[in-house]
Amino acid sequence: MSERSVAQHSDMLLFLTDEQLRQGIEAMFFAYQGFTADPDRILSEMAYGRAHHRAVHFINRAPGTTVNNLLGILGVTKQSLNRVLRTLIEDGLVESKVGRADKRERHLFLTDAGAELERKLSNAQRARMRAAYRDVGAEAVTGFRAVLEAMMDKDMRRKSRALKESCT
Amino acid sequence: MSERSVAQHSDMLLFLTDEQLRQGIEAMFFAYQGFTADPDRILSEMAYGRAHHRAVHFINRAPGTTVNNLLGILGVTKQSLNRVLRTLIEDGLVESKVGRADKRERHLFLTDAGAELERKLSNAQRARMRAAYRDVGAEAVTGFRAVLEAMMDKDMRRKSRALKESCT
DNA sequence: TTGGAAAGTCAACAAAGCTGACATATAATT
DNA sequence: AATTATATGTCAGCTTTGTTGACTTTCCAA
Repeated sequence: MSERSVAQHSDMLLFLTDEQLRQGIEAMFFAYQGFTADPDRILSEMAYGRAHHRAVHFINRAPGTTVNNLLGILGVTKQSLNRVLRTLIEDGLVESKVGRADKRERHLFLTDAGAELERKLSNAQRARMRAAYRDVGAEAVTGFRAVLEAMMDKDMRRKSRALKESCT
Repeated sequence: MSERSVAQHSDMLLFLTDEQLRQGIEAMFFAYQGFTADPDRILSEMAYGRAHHRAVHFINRAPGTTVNNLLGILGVTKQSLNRVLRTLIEDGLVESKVGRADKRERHLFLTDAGAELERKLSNAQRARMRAAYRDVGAEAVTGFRAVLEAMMDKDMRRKSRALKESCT
């Protein structure tokens, strides 16, 4: 087999018609609906939405993070985040502490009530994830994670990794 | 090895800490940002949003679909879909034809201009998907698809499969 | 010490979801 | 034939969550 045909062959393993790619795109769409369905149900019973979930999730993940840092992770404008944060602070789920070194910064923490909501939401979401993982087996999970990683924008991949490393 | 410990062992292959599940959840979040980033850029140059993209995508995928059917696939209210559909029809991207068998139904089709937009959007999205797939290899892709499928709600899985079969 | 940059807040607007009520045309049932 | 059910569209009004612009406070560097 010539080098050229070897290359062709390894390409062929990954030969994907537009139709197959389309199916992947649709699967991503439908799966994301499932991914958010359980937390959404819980949130709608309170006066909260998905944006609150995301804020609570990442504050839990990186306690003491600044507003600016959170902005980078979430990829929204500071005004949009601020609105969500304000209601969370008013409702006593999040605490905002003025920075010691730099008084312009606000460091964010979950209160006990905030941590409880976080637990409730992430328990629901993890349950679905765990069930899916169990259905497909360990190998598939590895592949899943690899594709997700490859689909991210470069700076998001960086942020995702930074979060992972901060929790070891 | 007792039966019990065998069961335990096969569980262990999939033993996942909450931390690992959390990472999966975050990966899903970041990846979805990437997944929608390219079409979003294109859409924002026109007066359209993600909702228009979804409508155009599924009308292309199932030409002649009825409004009601599309509602089921997208999982939104008819008022919400109608707003999007109205602008697409006004702008000459979508055509709505009264049903032959049942004149209450409207069958939806992309016009040439609509098909062109669809192509533009899905080319961008497929390019990212293809690149990700190429980076990780065929096995990972299989795993990816399996996990997505397992994460869907049951009725979404049904809809997803119906679409796949209609395009063979 | 002063002028610019950075962090955060307030106000106003837009996209896209939702509910509820209602109109119209058609189909199905009684 | 009359009634009921279904498919679609529309109006009004609300919510969530994104946007931009203007502003304050704080920090830092020229």
